Amino acid sequence: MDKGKSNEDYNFKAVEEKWRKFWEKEGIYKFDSKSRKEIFSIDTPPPTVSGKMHIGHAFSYSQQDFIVRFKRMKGFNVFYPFGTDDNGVPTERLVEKVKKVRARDMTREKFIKLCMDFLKQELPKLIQDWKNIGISSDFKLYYSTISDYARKISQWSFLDLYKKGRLERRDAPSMWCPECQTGISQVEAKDKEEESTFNHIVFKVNGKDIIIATTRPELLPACVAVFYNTIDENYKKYKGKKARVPLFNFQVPIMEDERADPDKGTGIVMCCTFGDQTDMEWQRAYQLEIKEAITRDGRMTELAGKYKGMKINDARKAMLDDLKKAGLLVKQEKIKHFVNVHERCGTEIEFVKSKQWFVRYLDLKKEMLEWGSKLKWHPAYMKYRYDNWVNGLQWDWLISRQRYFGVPFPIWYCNKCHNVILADEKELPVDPLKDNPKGKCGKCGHNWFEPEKDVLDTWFTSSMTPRLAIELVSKKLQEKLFPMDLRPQSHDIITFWLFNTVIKSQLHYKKNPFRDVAVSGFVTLEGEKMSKSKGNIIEPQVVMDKFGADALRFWAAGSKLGEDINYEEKDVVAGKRFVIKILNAARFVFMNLKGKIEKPKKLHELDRLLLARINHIIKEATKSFESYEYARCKNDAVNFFWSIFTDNYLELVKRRVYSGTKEEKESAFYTLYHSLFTILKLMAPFTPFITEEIYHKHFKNHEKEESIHHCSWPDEFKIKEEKGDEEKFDLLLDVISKVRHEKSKNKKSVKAEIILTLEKEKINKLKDIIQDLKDVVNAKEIKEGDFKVEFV
RNA sequence: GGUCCUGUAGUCUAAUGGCAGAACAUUUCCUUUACACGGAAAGAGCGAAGGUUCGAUUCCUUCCAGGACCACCA
Repeated sequence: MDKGKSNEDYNFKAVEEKWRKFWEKEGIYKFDSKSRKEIFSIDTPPPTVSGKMHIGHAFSYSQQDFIVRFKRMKGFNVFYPFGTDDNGVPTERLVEKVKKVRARDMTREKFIKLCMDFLKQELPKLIQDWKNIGISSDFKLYYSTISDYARKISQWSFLDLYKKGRLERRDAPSMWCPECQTGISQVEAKDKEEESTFNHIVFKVNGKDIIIATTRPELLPACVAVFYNTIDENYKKYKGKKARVPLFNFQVPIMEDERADPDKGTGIVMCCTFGDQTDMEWQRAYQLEIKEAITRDGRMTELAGKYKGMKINDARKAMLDDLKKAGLLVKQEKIKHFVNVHERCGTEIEFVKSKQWFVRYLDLKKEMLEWGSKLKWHPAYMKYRYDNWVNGLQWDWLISRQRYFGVPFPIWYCNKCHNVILADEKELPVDPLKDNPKGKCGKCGHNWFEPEKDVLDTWFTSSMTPRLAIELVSKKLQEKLFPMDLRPQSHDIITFWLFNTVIKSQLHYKKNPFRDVAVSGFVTLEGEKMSKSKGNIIEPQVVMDKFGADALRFWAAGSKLGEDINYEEKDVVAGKRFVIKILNAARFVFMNLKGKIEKPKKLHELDRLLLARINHIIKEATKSFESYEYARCKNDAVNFFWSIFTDNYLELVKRRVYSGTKEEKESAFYTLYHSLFTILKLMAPFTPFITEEIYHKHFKNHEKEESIHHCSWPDEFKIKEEKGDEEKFDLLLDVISKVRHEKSKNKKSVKAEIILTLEKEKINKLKDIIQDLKDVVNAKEIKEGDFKVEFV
């Protein structure tokens, strides 16, 4: 074979494309519903349709795919479906951005159609990204969370929870995003540090001034009381008196409460309806008046008088101006503080009174903790995130969204008695805006209904993924698939997806939805989390284009489960180097290896030592993989391949391969074939393309499986192992290394012929492989004595 | 403020109660019949202080530095 030809030899794009097509056409990853093999089921995360696949996806999906491929080779009938989470606010926002429209400016129907058309066009492209990185899902087991199929299951979930008494419609203040114009749940609220101003404003008490500091002067018209801390002596004298609110000239009571912080601002605080959570607590505790100053689209109400209709920020400015003019603004401090924003759009959250549906679950905290502790967490400490979240829960789950593109509520309200009319389970899915309930109101007999216009929170549907997945197969099989074996996901959505899925499953079925949880980390760049706003994004498509999917996956296997990884191109380059190296190693092996491979009557000692070493690797790698520590398996396999198999064994075996006796060759061929095959199998979960390529090129003639990915995970070789094997092999490698060192020091080629002097004891130990040593270091002879290398 | 994770060569990582192993970068060498997108070799490292121990990078405590999640946010 020509030298240096490898450059052009491996066209990874063509090769990867070829095997992708082959896998799809032959259904290599098809779930076999008739198989008797034990099932291993995965609750695959359905990617949110909010753009293209990003590097974090490539990272975490690769990691779950390693596990899946391992299990498949271990003989499990793998159930690995694929879904897309394509309803709700994320998709709406994407469509709004791409199509440059706003949902509220068009009819509901038109917007929904726009979303649907968009998905039809974009989804195949999106899913292709997952196929491109070699995800071994059965893509025929597919669900979309906006499909009728998913609507049906999601609506069923609603009905079931309703019947179980877990659903409530409340007319109460709740978190509201003025930008998206919808209620949101606690989990969607995020911190954001913003610059603001602490404004010291004068309130009058019987003509005297008291100064109140606030960041939100625009809420003055909604002021309902003023509080100071119970222990604060400075303000005690005002107890029971009334304070006059500036600009608006009405009076509010002055009260004491321990929730007021004497060290903050001036130690006295105004309480406005729905300014923040404490305000709401005070409202409830003291039955304060409710004054709504802000509308649902973030403007001032008529309460604000001349400021009515202004946007929050404009009203703030205008009122501060007026206060200043009136001499009622005595001080302004610039501060940085954290505000709650909507995680999808970054807009500051308001509290707005509105009718919303809730899943009532705050009473179940104890049970939630118990459910969480019954899961097997990998790594174990990820459970703390779940516990921490449960302990901090303060709101029931707000599930109604005043949006369009989602699963509709399967309910109507009686126009006369306001009774809730549930859809018939058999009729699901329903769209109450188009469909009518069967029959009359069960309570008053009226037959005039008002549909619920809201849609369900997207997590309400995605928390049903185990159901969405298993209902794709026959009823009979479903029992075997639930609870599922594994939930793989990244740690940032433990509080979203994982938590909600557990809750739903427990409420519906009184069972955890899965047994194991494998949590992956995320990708950083120069130590920082990647994000579009920071602009430090690496696109996996670009990386794959440059280095191939195998290389990208190789990189993804470099971090242990749960650990974040810093993206560095050199690690992907290492992956590509591995691909080329193993391709060349295979070429060497099969260049010489002809005819049938048979087990030799007697295994050459060196070969036996190599296989013993492989046995060790197999044992360790399997153990690692069983506990989802794929990174260890990959490390062990690669290290063995590179530093033992190619750097040493291939060199050691050359003489026998080129010019050995029949027996010597027989043993060498057998060992070469099977050790390479083992490496191939160990690496197949990580680099599925190149291993498939080599399998088909060289092994397929000898083996019966149609794909490397159907081959069984390697078992240890049945050879006689002895106690000193490891030590003996290491000694051999050590001597070789020492000789190479001498050659390098003397600026000689590794092939330079030498006379080697070696301690008697070592020569004795290496007795039966001394010829191999002689061959590999090109020693004319080996003498007894202190270690020495002489050049001839 | 609460909870958790992480500090290992210039960079990025791995393992481990007793020689800390790779990769990239640096330097030197080798045109060798699988591979120059290669091979051989060199230098270089356990955040700080205590404690447990015959022995600590590893276990414990404190501190320092990063990061994440949660809460607060007048």
